[in-house]
Amino acid sequence: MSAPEQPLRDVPLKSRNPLQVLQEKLQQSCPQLVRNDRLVWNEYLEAADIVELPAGMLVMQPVSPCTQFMLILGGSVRVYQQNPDGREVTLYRSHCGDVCVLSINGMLHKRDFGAYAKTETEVLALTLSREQFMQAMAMLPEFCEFILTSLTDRINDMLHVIENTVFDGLNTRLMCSLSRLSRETGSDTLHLTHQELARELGTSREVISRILKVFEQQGCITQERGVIRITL
Amino acid sequence: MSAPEQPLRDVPLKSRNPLQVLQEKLQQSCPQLVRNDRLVWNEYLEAADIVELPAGMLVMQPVSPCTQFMLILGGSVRVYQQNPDGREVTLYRSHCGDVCVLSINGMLHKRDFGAYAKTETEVLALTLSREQFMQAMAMLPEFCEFILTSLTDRINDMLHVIENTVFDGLNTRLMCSLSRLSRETGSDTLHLTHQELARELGTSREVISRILKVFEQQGCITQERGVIRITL
DNA sequence: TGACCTGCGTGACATTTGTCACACGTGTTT
DNA sequence: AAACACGTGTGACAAATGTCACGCAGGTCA
Repeated sequence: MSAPEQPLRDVPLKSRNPLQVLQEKLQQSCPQLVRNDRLVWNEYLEAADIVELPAGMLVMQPVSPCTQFMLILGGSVRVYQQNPDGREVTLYRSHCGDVCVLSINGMLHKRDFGAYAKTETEVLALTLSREQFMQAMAMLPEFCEFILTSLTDRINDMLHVIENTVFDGLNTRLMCSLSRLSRETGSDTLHLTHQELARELGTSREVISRILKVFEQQGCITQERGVIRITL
Repeated sequence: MSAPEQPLRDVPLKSRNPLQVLQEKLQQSCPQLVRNDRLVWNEYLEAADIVELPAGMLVMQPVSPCTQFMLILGGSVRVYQQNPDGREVTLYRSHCGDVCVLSINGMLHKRDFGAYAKTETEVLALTLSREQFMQAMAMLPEFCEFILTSLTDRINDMLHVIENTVFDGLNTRLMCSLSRLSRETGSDTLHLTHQELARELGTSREVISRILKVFEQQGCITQERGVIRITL
């Protein structure tokens, strides 16, 4: 779309340059990526495309042939699974600075990945062709390390999802989800329906309603139609 | 220990050269790694150490500082989680040709990984220092691709573990475990106690006994003390 | 032989979770 | 106003699971 340095005026996602936002984000999580106040890969990645995806778009399906590497610059993507009955579980979310694991999988080999990915908001992403990506891996140890770190971190995340689903009851899992979502959005007021929370955890709406009622009686939350406020 | 070409006579793990076994294994899963009937990285990895670990050794803990890359040549490692009550779930197993994800995590940064790893048999593994590893990543696109593929495959595996624990009941999960273990060992006779299966799935021994009894009545399996034979 | 450990069987029970059926209010559309 | 979609509340019920308290059999060791 445009070279990384340009302000991307026509993008309504953020008021600031999304690459600037990315850089600040990565400076915290991967400080070695920034040198002389610039991302070390800038020189290599000037050819990168930036794409904008609308909200609610199904980005990946188990069979989708994705041939490009993607790095999220802004917005959020929900990665989830579906069983034949149509029930869903959220596996994780990708935000600014996150690598799209499914895109790496698709880029490497056309093996199916047992998950779906859907944009929850408008999403801005940087894309690289397979060749660009492999070149960056070879030429930039920092980039290589960043990718490997992203992947192992993701595995670590999924470990904890498994830990949660195996060892904890639904009330604990729900409370964890609420506080995680609150952290991710930076707000203690969540605009979510019970149905959406059910999809988050892979259970049914009634069960969520039941548990949230208990939380409300315990004073942990307050509820309105479509809104949950964490008060604890 | 020795250069890759040598026969490693003193290793009782396999009668054949473990690197030869590795090569055959990888030729199937990653054919691009083999060129002129040799692993393309041989020339780079001649300096690699080969270590032998005894059975039942706790290789990784959440806090263990691992600074080397490890690739399993033979034997099996079980990666699992533990909750405060001492209950366990198996996350996955690593066999010949598998990369140790925990070692990559440890090599990159000293972030804790929420899992344990224990050798189930004697294990033979190839190790690389961080520098050797990063150099191989930069110089050998095939190696780089192999590592990335290993990581995304592992993520894919864990997806299915989550799918299983969230959507399926214990009887289904148990049956899946039995058939997977049977596949991994290449035998329909499993030398396992009910307690071990309980650790596999993160539940209790009584529950496993109950379900196995049903399987037996249905004619799917037969049981003896410490042995389960799959007859279906 | 007796003590002991390990692996397994089993029944009773509480708890958790999923499911069904239905009711109610709010807001929008026709 | 009537119809409708949506989000939620609720009660009853079945099924799945975890837990406790045993007893039993086989093998080992002193």
